[in-house]
Amino acid sequence: MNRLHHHFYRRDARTVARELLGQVLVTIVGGSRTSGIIVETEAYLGEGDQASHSRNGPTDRNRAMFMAGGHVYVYFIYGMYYCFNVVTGPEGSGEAVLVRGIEPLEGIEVMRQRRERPGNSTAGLADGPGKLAIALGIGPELNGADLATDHRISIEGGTAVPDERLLVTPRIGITKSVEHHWRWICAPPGR
DNA sequence: CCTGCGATATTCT
DNA sequence: GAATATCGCAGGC
Repeated sequence: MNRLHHHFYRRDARTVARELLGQVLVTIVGGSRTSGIIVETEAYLGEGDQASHSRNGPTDRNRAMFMAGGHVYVYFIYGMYYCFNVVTGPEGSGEAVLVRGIEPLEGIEVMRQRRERPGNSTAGLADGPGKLAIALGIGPELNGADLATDHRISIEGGTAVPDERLLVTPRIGITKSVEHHWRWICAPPGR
């Protein structure tokens, strides 16, 4: 498969969030390759988006969010979880896409072990931002990585998802700038 | 199916 | 002190 490159990421976060659905997020961590199809994303902009970590400019925590599109922004939340973001737009814009869900593809047994979720089903393995970070072995060491060149993480071109299979909703877990509907999710299978 | 709550650490006010 | 881009479990329907 073809790794996505800078021209894909250096656009508006809302465009990238929409087009990331159906692409394949791959990590090679601890000798294990794991991957999944991206099925849920949210866009966060820079100045003016009061729900965005970048709203007050660069800090030690959000520094990677101001890198050029195509880098990785990983943040720690609720004292327990890491969340994976794809930085978008030009350098300094402070935009990113939070990847909130994947459909497991490769390395499912490894994901199960990392998640401490025995069983045969992939249901619930990586259907949330904290869950997919654990399942894919994503931690703070990947903050600032370049998705175009890093050997540990990449996004590969998958199958585009047509508009009729998408839902667009408000973003989850925020209390500010709730009027923006910047969450994209693949509709449940069937029907 | 749904709702509520505790865990736990960093950042913000 | 309060809030936070979350999750898993308990309990009620």
